[in-house]
Amino acid sequence: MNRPGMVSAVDRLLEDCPDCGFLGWARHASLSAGETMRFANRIEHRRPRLPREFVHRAGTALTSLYVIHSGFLRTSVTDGNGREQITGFAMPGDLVGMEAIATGRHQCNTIAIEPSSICGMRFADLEQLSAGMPALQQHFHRTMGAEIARDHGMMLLLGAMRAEERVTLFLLHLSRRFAARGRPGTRFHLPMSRHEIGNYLGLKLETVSRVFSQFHDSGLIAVRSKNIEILDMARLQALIGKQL
Amino acid sequence: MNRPGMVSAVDRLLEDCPDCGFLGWARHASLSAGETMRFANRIEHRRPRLPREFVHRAGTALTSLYVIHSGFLRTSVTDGNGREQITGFAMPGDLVGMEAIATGRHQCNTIAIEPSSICGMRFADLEQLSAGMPALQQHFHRTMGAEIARDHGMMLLLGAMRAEERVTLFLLHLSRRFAARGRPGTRFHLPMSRHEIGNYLGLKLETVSRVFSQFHDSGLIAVRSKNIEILDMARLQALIGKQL
DNA sequence: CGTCTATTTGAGGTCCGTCAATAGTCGTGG
DNA sequence: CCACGACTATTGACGGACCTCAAATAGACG
Repeated sequence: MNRPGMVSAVDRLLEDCPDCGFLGWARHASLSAGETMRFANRIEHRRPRLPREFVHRAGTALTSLYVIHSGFLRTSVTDGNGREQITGFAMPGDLVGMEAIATGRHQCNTIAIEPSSICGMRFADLEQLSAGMPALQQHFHRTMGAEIARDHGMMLLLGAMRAEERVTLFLLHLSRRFAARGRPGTRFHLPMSRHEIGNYLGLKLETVSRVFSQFHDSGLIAVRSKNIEILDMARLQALIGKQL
Repeated sequence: MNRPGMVSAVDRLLEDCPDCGFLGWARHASLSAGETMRFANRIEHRRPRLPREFVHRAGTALTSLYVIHSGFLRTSVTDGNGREQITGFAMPGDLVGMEAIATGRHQCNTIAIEPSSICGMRFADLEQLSAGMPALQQHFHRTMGAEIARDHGMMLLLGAMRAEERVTLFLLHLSRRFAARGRPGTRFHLPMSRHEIGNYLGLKLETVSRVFSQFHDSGLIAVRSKNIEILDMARLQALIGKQL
């Protein structure tokens, strides 16, 4: 299981794309070296995407799921009248494309909002491999389950919270996600516009801007355009009461 | 594959619980008779639930996923302040419990709102079986994918639509789901209260009631308490423009 | 440095929420 | 069968949170 030849092959994979999200799956699922090799052979590493470039479009056939390697994406659904709702922002390590599994066609548009790179795997390959590797299957199921749980949290936010709380949760979630990736959680750059934040939160951009200004004036955060610093985490958390 | 003994065993299963959602999966996934038997042996059929009785509670460990056999359930998430958001209403054939897969603990409360019966399968069994039956695995993935796609549609509804449109979509979706189950799609009974509808749609019960009355007065629907009849499907659909 | 877009800020309007009273529904028991 | 109480739904008047419209300012980019 740890033959020298195999280990160096895995090492070579990691050199090829360090921090690759799919290889992170292999580690999390504790795949053996042989399993890791079989899995890793199916990864298409680091396809670049420029800002405003699509990862996939609504209506197109599902081929691959993608893990963000670097950068930032946004995913949105539209109704027939051109109205749009951003359903999520994906950052390194996040998986996108799962909404297409039910029908085989994408329901969402996913677009880069920063220069990004993504690693893909054909969904057919992922299903086939996971059938033979229980730990991988489990990890994939957990990833889908996490998306469902996250979506339910967004329904709570959109259906029951006031603007101030929505913005607070947005900042706290972003902070936590940056911190989980080893970046500072109290000082970060917002890759998305006020319009995109508002759309995501079910608010208008002016409302987002007003809440930011209000938080700025009361010393909770420092906002300078897209740069955010959280100055009083405790008071910010208190705004939403006991966390979910 | 079609030995007489096996077929009658499958038939006996169907007698035991005709229209069982899990057995519907077996049919949809085109499982062989042998696979169907192995799968069906793990089903816990028709556990009854009275109104207000729990199927699972937030915080408890995930053991089984459940398919509704008869009746109606509602699923909701709460934040730390007692605020609640209904995330869905489950009717016969629907699967509940998937939000717990990520953490192994339920994030939601699921409660019967009508006398109901549900068929369960241990999640560990489902994962194990689906690893050995590609068609079953695929069907399970599609079911999870469908939940994700549905959730994104709800985000669009909650984040971008006006009260009138939300109620319209609620009625049309319900109508479609009843029709898909062989019940009349233009004349049905609402098993949930105005309060529950409002909570689900991010509105207050008074607003739901007002929209119902408005639709009633303009001849779109007939409302008598919890009995709904859709009188002008075309005009109702026009209210939301081109469908998603 | 100029153009363009994004953001901030203000004033006023609207949709929906809040509060409150009325009416309907359902189950229970006299 | 009707009376009663508890609950649910309807309807109205009013208020507030957020949206709309508009102008000013700041930033981004060639």
